[in-house]
Amino acid sequence: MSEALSMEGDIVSAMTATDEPGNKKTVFTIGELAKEFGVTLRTLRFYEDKGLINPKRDGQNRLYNRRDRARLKLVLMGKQVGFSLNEICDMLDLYDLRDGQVVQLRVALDKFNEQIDVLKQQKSHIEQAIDELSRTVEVVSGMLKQKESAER
Amino acid sequence: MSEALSMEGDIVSAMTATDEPGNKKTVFTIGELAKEFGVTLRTLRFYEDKGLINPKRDGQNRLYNRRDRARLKLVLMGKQVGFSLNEICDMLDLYDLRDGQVVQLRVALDKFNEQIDVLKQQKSHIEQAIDELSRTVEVVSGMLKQKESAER
DNA sequence: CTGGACGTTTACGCAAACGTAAGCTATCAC
DNA sequence: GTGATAGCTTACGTTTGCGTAAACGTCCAG
Repeated sequence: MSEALSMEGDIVSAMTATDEPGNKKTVFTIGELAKEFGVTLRTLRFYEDKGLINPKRDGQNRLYNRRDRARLKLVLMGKQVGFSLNEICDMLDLYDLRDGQVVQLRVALDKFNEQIDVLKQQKSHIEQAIDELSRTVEVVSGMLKQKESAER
Repeated sequence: MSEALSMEGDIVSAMTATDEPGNKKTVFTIGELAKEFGVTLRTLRFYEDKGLINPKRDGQNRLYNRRDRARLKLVLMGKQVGFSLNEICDMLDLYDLRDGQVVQLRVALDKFNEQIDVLKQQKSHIEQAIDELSRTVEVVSGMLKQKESAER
């Protein structure tokens, strides 16, 4: 459907990204961020309502810093691996008590492993469905051939 | 989540089931059907609203015959292989012009193949997610070990 | 001064598949 | 007669992740 244009990063690098104030841009408008990550403004505002991101304001206008941007990245990658926004929200909150503390890492690790299990179950379910449908296709194909040859 | 208790049949056998009036039961109440297939009464009424099943009435009470039962079976199996109720509805309608006609079989065949493609894409997406999460787990595990040994 | 570009808020809509009452009927057992 | 069991209809609620206006503010270019 919608191609994530600049999705070259993985979860870990997004988690461990430090705010080194190099020559990089440090502040973004909503439009810039939206374009960069291939989402709509509505989406970013929605994420804010849900407490996933908390940009500062320039008057009325939202201003996102690198930390907001990193969180957004995590949100989008969390979605990609099947987490709901609520789950992501919980994990981000945890992560926010981040001193790189052991406890949060452990919690995250558990969530990740749980999610892997969920995904594996889904995969297995899908494989069963594919098998069932494939069998059906074979049989129906056979029926069709029969009918066709009988009608001639 | 919910175990389908008597789901031993496949799609083809449900499609080709003939209404041989053997010694089998030919009429069912809503409660019987619900129990047999592990769904709620609400679900059966909902399917009726959506036009998936059309039981006759004994006064107010619904009476399902073997054909209704077969359709229900198809609905539930359609769900299992990932079709939406709307899609199932379309296919059932087609199937209702059933003289075992070639055209409907072909249409069904196409839908099945399309759905197989959809499922394969989903599967691939899930596999990617699993990979990404697995990589993440490995890295985070490593980080944890480091921290732990460092703290001691 | 007029039109874009970019931003804001509030708020209803949607799709899928039912859940969950609320309030009523009918039948059977005891 | 009283409760249990099984059924009925109507209709609002739930969840997720935004889409899609509506109606308005602001600032810059021409």
